[in-house]
Amino acid sequence: MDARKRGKGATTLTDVAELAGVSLATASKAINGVSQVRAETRQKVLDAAAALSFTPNPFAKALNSATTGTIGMLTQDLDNRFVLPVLLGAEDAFGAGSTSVLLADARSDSIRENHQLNMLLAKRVDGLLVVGRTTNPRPSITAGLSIPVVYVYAPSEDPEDLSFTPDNHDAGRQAVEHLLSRGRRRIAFINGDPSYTAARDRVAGAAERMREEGLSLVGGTGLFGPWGERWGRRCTESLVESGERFDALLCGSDQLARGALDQLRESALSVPDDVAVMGFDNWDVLAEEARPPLTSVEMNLQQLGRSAAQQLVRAIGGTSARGVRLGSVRVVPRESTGSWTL
Amino acid sequence: MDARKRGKGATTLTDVAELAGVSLATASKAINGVSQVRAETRQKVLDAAAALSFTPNPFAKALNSATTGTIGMLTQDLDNRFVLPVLLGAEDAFGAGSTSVLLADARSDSIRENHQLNMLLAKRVDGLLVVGRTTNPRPSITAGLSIPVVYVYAPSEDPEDLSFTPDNHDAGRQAVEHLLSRGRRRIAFINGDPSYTAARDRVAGAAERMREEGLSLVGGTGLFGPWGERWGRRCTESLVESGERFDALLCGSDQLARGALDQLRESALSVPDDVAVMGFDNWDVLAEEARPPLTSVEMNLQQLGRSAAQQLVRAIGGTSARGVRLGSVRVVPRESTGSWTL
DNA sequence: TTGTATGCGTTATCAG
DNA sequence: CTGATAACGCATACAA
Repeated sequence: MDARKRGKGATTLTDVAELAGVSLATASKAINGVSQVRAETRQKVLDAAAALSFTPNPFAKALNSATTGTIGMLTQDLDNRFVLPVLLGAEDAFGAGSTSVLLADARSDSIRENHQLNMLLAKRVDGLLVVGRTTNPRPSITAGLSIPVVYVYAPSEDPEDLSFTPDNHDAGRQAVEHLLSRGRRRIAFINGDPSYTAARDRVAGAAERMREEGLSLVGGTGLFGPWGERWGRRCTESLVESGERFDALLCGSDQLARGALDQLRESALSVPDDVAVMGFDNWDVLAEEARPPLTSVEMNLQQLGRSAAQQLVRAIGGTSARGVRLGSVRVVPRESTGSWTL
Repeated sequence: MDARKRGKGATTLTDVAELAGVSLATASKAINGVSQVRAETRQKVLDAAAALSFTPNPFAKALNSATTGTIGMLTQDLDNRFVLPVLLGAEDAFGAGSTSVLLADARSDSIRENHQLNMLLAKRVDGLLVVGRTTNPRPSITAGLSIPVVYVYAPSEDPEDLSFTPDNHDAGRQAVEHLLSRGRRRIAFINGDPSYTAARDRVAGAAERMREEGLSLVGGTGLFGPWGERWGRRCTESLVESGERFDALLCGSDQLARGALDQLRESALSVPDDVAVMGFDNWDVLAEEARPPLTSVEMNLQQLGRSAAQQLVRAIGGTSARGVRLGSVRVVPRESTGSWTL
């Protein structure tokens, strides 16, 4: 690849035109495929461009084209395992086209977020992808901006904005559906921090599905606690000691589920024979190495990021949209909910 | 923030000059603090700029300044928990200045990497940060490039390049040092995949430190296996069954350590009373929720990313450097290696 | 100290 | 179909 050598004198369109023996204007048209150019001359230009490994200067281009071929990704907290897949999906979607991604992280600081926003704006990005840290709705930044903004993971509080967030409610429903299909009917829901909408939505969906079967969650819908294995263990222990019968533990996250699995083993309860266990997020490192491997709900965050990015591209193109789009999710069955087909 | 409104007619330097009642050139000089401008007029210009919330168009600027204020971050595999902290540190270092980060991911595909590289080059980035997926040396891409390149995490194979990678050898040494300080002398090293230099370096450092005390690793230096809890359990089980005495298990990763902890509990061995356990990477989610909380070696990846970014900025400024810089690491003590001060 | 004029690399608008 | 030429927004030698 000689194209790499762009030292002092990067080859310009003028060079190409000269080598091709045409005018600058013609060279431009030939390369951009716009306007009518004789096939023969176009080929001459293209050959010359290839020979010189010409790459158009994006700055010169951006100077009078209103669009810059760059979008900004404003993350609230990069140090978060949920934003990574989103980022990946977005990068993927953009990478396919010609737009590239300018990254800026706010470190969970709203002052800093504003700073980063202004920097992105100063760089003249064509659009903005705002990636939240949780699925809790977040303040809109769209007001006064002249470029399109799409919110991912954390939806905007303003319904006029366009947001993409995973369907936690349906995740709860599907999880219960899965457990029911395995013949479980006495299901408890060990949940995380109730200040997270994800926690509330998941249990709401689960409870709804149970109700449709004339059932209700063992222990109720209020088993909230800190996300993390510790609470998974403690809560499981309480359930066992309470003497209440249950044949499945649905846990608000894979971490909680790992704690539950641990505690069940200590209580000499067999998984999945005595109790089925499942989690949410399908965090491979935890789920696949669990004993037994853990059934979990895949939130499809990468797909979410990709969709958001594609929609942003469309919005930049002029097709705007609004509202909250719910990303689909699916159960990934593993051994922890095996057997018992009823 | 009115600065956000850059619609069709973003305010230009000409507007500022006009409002300030000076010429375009003077306005430029006043704002860039270059050349001699009367303090009074400068203030007039600055005021005008503020009033119009003027933001210089980076494209116009880049057109004739040889530098673009943008660096490219080329990651081999974004979907990797080790690159995230590196990315964070780099973003941090750049965010402090005025340069911003263009992200491109290669999806572990060398063809795609080349593609992304060319895209970054086409965008005229001032420098390149190449972030690897492992600490294994990787092919250099510096040849023929006219911009500085810094390698992070995975060092370049070419010693003429500048690379930043964590000091895994010292990590091994420090781990043993820590265990020795807790009075342990019969230490086994359960390791990960030997195709990773990280695995080999860590055990080499550990063995070296043991040798200095006239000791050697229980079970030798060859207890390699797949990274992951499963191997941690299996290997621990073998060690227990072998009847060999040991009072500490040093594990090549936190995942391995988690497996070891699990297995020890099943074998009715107490941690840390009977056996101390520690890991590497200090992955909070695993280490803090372990039973008991796991001592681990923090690899300081964020700092590594920050250093690399700073060095890249310097290189862009003209101060080049070469060689492999080893990032410092440190032990984070938790309960799993408590008590036993000897 | 300030202003004028020119160039950076492209695209777009006209004439030829 | 092709070629001058004027923008785009800013920096900068050079002139005043």
